[in-house]
Amino acid sequence: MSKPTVHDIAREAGVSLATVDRVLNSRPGVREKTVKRVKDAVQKLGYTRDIYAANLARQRRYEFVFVLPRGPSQFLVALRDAILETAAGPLSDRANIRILSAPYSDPVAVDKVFRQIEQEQVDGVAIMGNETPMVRDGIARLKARNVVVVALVTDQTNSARDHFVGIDNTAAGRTAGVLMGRFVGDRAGKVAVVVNTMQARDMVQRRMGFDDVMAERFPHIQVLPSVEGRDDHELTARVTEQCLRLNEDVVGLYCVGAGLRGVTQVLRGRGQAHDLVVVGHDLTPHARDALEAGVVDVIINQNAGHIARSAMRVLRAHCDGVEVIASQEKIRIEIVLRENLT
Amino acid sequence: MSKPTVHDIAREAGVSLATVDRVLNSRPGVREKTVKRVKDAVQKLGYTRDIYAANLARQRRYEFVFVLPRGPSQFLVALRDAILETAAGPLSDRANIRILSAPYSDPVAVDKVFRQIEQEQVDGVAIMGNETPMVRDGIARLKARNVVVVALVTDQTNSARDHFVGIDNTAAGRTAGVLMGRFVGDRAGKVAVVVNTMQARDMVQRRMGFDDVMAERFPHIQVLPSVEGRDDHELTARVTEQCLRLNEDVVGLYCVGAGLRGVTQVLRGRGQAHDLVVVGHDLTPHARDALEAGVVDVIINQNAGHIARSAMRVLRAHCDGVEVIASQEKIRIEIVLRENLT
DNA sequence: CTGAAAGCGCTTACAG
DNA sequence: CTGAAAGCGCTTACAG
Repeated sequence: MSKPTVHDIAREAGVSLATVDRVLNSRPGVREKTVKRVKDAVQKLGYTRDIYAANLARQRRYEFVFVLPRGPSQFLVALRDAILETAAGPLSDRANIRILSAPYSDPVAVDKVFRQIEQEQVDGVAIMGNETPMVRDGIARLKARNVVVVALVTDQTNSARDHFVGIDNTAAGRTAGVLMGRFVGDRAGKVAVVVNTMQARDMVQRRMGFDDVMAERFPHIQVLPSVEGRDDHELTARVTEQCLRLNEDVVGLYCVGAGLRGVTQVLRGRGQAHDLVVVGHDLTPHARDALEAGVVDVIINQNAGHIARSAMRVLRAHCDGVEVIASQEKIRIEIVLRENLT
Repeated sequence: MSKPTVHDIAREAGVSLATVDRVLNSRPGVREKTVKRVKDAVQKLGYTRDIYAANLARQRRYEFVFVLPRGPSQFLVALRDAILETAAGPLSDRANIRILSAPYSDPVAVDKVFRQIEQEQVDGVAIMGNETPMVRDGIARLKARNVVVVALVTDQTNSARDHFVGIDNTAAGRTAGVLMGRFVGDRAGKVAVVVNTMQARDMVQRRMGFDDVMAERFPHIQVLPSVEGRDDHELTARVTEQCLRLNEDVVGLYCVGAGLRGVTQVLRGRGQAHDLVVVGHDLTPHARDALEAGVVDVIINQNAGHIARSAMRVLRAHCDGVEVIASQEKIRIEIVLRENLT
């Protein structure tokens, strides 16, 4: 027996297709008695609606815009690729997806992007960017125009965004801390911390989670103040080098954000790879190489593919006024060693 | 401008819808000149086909059967739930999904299930079960009837299955080994190994991966012979207890498969939780509790949701004669600590 | 408050 | 080798 359709419901309930449709979509203007007849028929025949046929008839289209920082980070490249891949797949059914970029720390450019989006007929916006007043205000203006807004990778805490798609960065920092502590073992010593910038909320949260765990559980290890690489290989390499030179009993290095390239360059140069425990974030091609070469021990990853797909599902759900399945949209903190690199 | 449709292509190429359809689906019986005209139009207008509308018109339905072992394992419960959830979602569009069960180690029952499937009009079968001649022959008969067959969780290596959906269990064992070795640190001692049965290929592979890494990288730790719990809490608890009693300098315990409940029961009883490094598999509710309580240190997980969704995509792709995206269908080996439990 | 008819973007017999 | 028409399971004006 094949699946029942609206026709079967109409026949069973003795009404027309239009009425069935009204009831199914809980539109007004149907007598209660009729509503009940239709609902009973649905129940009896075990009807479930073909959502794709419905969308087809409805000619619903979604306009989604992703706003990403422009920058040298390989994670951004991966995220961009993941968005494009998702845009080509079934999750983007009836959706038009564009990616707009603005330099990371140029508030004027960010504002320009927001102004541009406001001119257009857009249903949803996913934004990754530092938490600035410009962004907060831009989000507020979009919300005023009923646009769905989700924050990507790093949250916009004090804004009116509808949803955050990304990992819990404090927990990610704690995870890094536990692995650092356990891998270092009983050796006393110092851990160097390299970060791109302490302006970004996600970096600060990771660092705090890391520090908490180290202080609580591994008090014999001293965590050094962060040095900043500012998304610049040369600078990152220089400050890393310096930090390792000034502190002779360093047993580990935590690379909190982008900048692993500069760090590994120094480590490879020193041949230190084997007596320093190195923990970093984001499984970029460079991180992969470093894991395989044994220069880095652990990578804490946020899966760009999951982030892109989750953003797509959440944008759509909010546009349709449908509940999101929270458990499915939770972005996991992945731990990657050489052994489970796949 | 809205997306071009078959109508636009037909107009642009000066042919009928039927001809456009023939070319789009590379059906025979169209002059080469006409084919080119249509293809040019597709190119020019940037046409992409609406796959859901196509399926709707085609009235294609898929009949899929999942064959699972019946057993007390919580992982099986999770897998079953994940399959049901996937069956309710968009991935199951136009697919009818059933789950059939057969006791793990009852070849006659397994054979009966296969015979039943053969009677029906089924498009695809996903099977999780021990590698036995019964299963191998059953798969061969299904393949003879052109049914798509994928192996789930544990591979059917010498069968004609079309695809394997699951983790690399050797790599999973290696991952367990590295974490065991690094968490134990410099302490010399023994590691106990508890397994449900050594009859299952995945258990053997994990154990081999584990042993390899331990021998290579942590020679100061001695890995004890496996004790078998046979999917029975009582027995598992008993053999675990015994193993720990007979070997006084045990520093770690590796629980290779189901049976974590029996193991943790013993550990909680002994209050040993804090000086033994415990590594297990599969993030079941019990495993979660044990991680949170600090009784278990690491869980190596295979994500039941990913497995269910991947199986669904792969079954459909093979039915449609479409290439699967290998990178997307790779099931990751997840590492879970208390800190990234989410 | 309810229904008949047309249409969404495709495919499928059937006829020529 | 090619096309006109009907239909997949829905929704949407429009008319009553």
